[in-house]
Amino acid sequence: MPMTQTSEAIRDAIRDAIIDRRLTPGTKLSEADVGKLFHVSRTLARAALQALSYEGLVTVEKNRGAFVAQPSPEEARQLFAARRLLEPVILSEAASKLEEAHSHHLKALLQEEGRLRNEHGQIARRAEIKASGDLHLALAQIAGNAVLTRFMEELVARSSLVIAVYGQSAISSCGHSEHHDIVEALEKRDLAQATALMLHHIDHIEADLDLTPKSGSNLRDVFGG
Amino acid sequence: MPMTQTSEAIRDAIRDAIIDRRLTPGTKLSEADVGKLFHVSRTLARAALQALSYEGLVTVEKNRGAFVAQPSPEEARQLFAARRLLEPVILSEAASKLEEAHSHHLKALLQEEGRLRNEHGQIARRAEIKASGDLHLALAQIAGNAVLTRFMEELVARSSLVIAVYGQSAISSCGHSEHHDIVEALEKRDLAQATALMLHHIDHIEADLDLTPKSGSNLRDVFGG
DNA sequence: CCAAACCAGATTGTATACGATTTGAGCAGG
DNA sequence: CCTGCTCAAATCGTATACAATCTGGTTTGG
Repeated sequence: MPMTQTSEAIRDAIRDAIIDRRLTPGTKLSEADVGKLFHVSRTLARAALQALSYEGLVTVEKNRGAFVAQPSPEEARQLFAARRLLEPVILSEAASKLEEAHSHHLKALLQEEGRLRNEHGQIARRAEIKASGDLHLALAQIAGNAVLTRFMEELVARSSLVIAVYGQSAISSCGHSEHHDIVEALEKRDLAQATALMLHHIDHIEADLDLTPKSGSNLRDVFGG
Repeated sequence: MPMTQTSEAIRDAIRDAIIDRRLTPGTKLSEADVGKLFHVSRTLARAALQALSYEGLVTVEKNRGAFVAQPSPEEARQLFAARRLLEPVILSEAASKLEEAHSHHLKALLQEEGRLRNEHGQIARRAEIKASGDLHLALAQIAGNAVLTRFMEELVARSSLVIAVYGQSAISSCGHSEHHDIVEALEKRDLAQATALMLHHIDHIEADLDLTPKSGSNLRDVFGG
């Protein structure tokens, strides 16, 4: 299907597939297979996989190959801890720079998210997962710091992976209304309220996770052989 | 000189050289040259350069090659803005987790920094630059979040690049006493004071920068050709 | 029958080959 | 003398080749 050629395009395509869970954690990503799929040589496939490993979405084991990452419970905890620390900061920056155009954009994202929520089927579910992350990224963009935005992109992407591994409820994009309330508080310039709601929101997402080590997991993953 | 073989080792060696300014911004890093220098093929040299570009230390221009990054004034501003937002958070986390062993480590770093300050010669200056960054990194490690630590590593490394381009005073590792005071406040569990000192410290570093666009800059860099 | 060595297939690690693009020098025309 | 073209050297982009490593099944000795 893909007519892509550059390693960046391949990286983006695989990243999207990981984020909306068409590729599940632990899946082997052989260089030859990726190359064939995108009609390029192993060289470019390898470059794309290496890029994804820098983003923490893929783990490469020497002489064994690349796999969609399976974050450990500890990694998951640290990831959400980082989000709890970073997102309030981003919210604060975003609040101080919020303008009319930003509000429109946020409202449009919320509306799209709500629309997807009422649709059925896996395609809609995947789009909803992505839309949910996009709202957090939109806030980072409003904050207007390219460095922070990149950090949030990594956090959101890896969070999707964590939810794929440890999420319990079928769809844990969780409170759409929570997103709505956060944006509402932000527009009212009520930073304290927005921050409180954001932390609550992250708590909710993490509460849906079961971070007790899975019993049926791969022995190699357990012992890191 | 280097007997390294893996692309990771090459990446680390080049990163160190960039951070302590043996490699200055704008320097061309040709794949063939890097490969020859480390006795590997272009394949591994290229992988190392690509890794560094993900860290923001190297920019690769299509069909032209890799160069030590020259952050723009705007990038520099955003970088320090991000530090002003992140470091207080890290300080707060570090304060809540500070133990005896951590204090010893911090004191040792301060002492080493002071020792280097009293030495002369370029080698000592470079070591001092690195030591200065190491203190900020040590604080991140005490905070105990691997994600935040990685973010700080990137920020500190890129900051060194910014100082190399825009720093005015010969040696802008700046207040050694400032580092000392921050650690002191931290050990007294005076988070407010430690945070204030940290922000002050970052202000001082940034105050030493001249972020007005350089006149003699490369036309290609100006217009991004 | 079981355990350990072994071999074949598959996959990654690294180097090299070759085409494509850029760049700067030299030359021809104005 | 200046402008613009041509071309060769250098460098990057990508594919391919071959060596090293891992894996799983088979054989062999007990």
